[in-house]
Amino acid sequence: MNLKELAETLGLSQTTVSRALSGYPEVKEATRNRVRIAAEQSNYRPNTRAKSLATGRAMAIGHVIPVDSKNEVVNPIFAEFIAGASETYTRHGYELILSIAHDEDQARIYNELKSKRSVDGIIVHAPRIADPRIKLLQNIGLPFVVHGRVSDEGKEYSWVDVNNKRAFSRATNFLIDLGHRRIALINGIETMHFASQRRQGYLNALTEHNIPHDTTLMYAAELTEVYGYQSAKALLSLAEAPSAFVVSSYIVAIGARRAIEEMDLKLGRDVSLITHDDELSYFSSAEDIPQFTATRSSVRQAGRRAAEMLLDIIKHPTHAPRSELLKAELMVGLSTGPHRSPRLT
Amino acid sequence: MNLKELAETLGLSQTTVSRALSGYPEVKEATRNRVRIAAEQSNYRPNTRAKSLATGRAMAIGHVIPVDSKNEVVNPIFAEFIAGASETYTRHGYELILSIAHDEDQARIYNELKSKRSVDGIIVHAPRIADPRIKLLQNIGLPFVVHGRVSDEGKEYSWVDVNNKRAFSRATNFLIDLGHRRIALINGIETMHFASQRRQGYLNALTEHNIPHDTTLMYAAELTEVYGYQSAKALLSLAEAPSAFVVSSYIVAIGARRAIEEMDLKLGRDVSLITHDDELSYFSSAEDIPQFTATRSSVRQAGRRAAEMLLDIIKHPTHAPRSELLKAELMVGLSTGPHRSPRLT
DNA sequence: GTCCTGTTTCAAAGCGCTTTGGGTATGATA
DNA sequence: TATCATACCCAAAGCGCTTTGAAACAGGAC
Repeated sequence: MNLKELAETLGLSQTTVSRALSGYPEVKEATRNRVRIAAEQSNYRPNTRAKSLATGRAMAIGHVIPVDSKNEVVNPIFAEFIAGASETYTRHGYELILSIAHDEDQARIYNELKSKRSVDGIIVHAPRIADPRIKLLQNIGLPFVVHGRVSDEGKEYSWVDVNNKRAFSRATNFLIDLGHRRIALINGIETMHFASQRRQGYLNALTEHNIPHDTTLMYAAELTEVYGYQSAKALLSLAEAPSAFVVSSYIVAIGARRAIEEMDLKLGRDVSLITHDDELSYFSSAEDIPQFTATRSSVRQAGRRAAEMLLDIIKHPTHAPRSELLKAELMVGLSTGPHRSPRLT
Repeated sequence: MNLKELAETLGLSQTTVSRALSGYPEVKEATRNRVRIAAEQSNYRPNTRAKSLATGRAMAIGHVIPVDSKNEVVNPIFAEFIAGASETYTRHGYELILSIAHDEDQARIYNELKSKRSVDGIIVHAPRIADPRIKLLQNIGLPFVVHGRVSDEGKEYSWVDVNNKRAFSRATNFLIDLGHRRIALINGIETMHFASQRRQGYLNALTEHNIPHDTTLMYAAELTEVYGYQSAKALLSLAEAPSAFVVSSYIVAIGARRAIEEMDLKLGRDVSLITHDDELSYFSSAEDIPQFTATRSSVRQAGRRAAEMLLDIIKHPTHAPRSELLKAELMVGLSTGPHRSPRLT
């Protein structure tokens, strides 16, 4: 069933039917109802493609998910972020077009989405410290919101981010207050902006307390369980092993816990650990006391907010760039405790 | 830049330019090259919407991801499956349209995708035992491939699945061969087809060895870490605790491991565990010996195959339904060992 | 030179919608 | 009665592409 047919059965013109359904005022309420009912009955819905062509709006948002070229790892936070964004899109009648691409293909994909007119806007995932995608998108004139930030000053763009630096300095301070002095950092790849910020926060806290920076305690890599396991294991095997860890993802923390337990240490007693927790739903901390002390911030909420922001930008293209800083709470769980004198073996 | 402009700058008609770019034979090789180069230079790409409207093909596939209504849990295997499917789509010039919906909204969304002509086909995720979506899609005439199966006999449809029943009977048999007799099942929700099949496999193995079925050893719920933790803890606290577990997901297994270790038991020695492993990339078992003995099957590969199948169905609509059964290998890891006499406390 | 065949190109229709720029009642006003 | 808003509705253009049916041209056969 299409507009033409629907109009014919109603004995009205396409114009009137179209207007009736889109809520234009110049159509009698009685006719509008008649049209509405007929549309309902015949299960009519305007063809998206035709509508887009006529209006020039694609009514779709692009998400280009990066995949690590070496290990083909897809970071699970994207699924959760997108779950949040999707809610918003559905509510506003937008579609979500997803593609998954290696870093080196991202620019090409943006270009394509633009020149094929497939989308009205883009969410930029996983920004690097000085991410060329920002300038690219500004040049080709495609509205976008960054999930995270880049550190190029003077660039004006819209973003939604959590206060990573503050979260990690807070976490580190918390451990220092518990008496820990040798604190390890198990971080993401530090060309990623979020990871570099977290490192900053960690280092700042150490500096504040005159604790020297020890690069043997700092790891950075793709955030997998095995990475958490292996780095924690290596760290705990050091002659001067750390007594506490600050960790960049829940999954990495799980790997670290595995290493800790395998070495017959007890998390929260022999070793303390604070992780960042994106509140992935299947790790839902629906427990009285969470297993990990964590800096917690809902990535699904970030998805919702970023999507709303992008739709708003599309609606009001002339406005100045917007931004929103979500804060991460420090939630105390079972994985932290006071520093104890070196264990006797 | 659009077709008309490109044609004008070249001094050719739109017809010729369009044909040149789409590789039709009735255009001289010299002109084709001229067109190609000009298109390249001006970064021309056909407007997807206009193209779809003209051809009647949306060049897009819909994925409707279910989200658990109670806990809003998004199962992480979807991200991985979609990563696989996306590869295929990109290669064939298709887009992937994603929406996330509660179970009760799924039918409506399928209907909308169809009547709005947004997609040429659909991947059905997370089928239930007698899933009404199959008939719905057949009725409205939208090509689809199911990731998994439904148990309604006589329904002809296309699917990609793993041999869940066989995998779980194999796992259970393996534990029985190790001397275990009290074997617990920590399963997904058993109205889901995959979960009911796994239960079948588990029960079959017990029956074969004349081991009575004990429903106090069987759990079924949404596959989260906390669920794994709580159910394992409850099971191990039984007067007649199980000595082995068969578990439906890697994440649940991680929760179970947490419970096991918290009770000062050693996995692989005091307690054995076999999990299903969908090979989620961030849990990549890139270790010499995997931490868990597992029935392993790549869900990303399933995504690739399902996508290929769907595109093939769209291309050849008259063919009979296709199907593909992927097998899960049993990979022996560190989490299983021979049964020991009851621990002394 | 004419006719035919095959190659290369084109004009125009059509996909299903929105939207512009009228048209035609209807009723109030002078 | 003529005039003018006002309310309601319509025909047709246009969005950017594919595709049909036909035209123009070249080359070979006669």
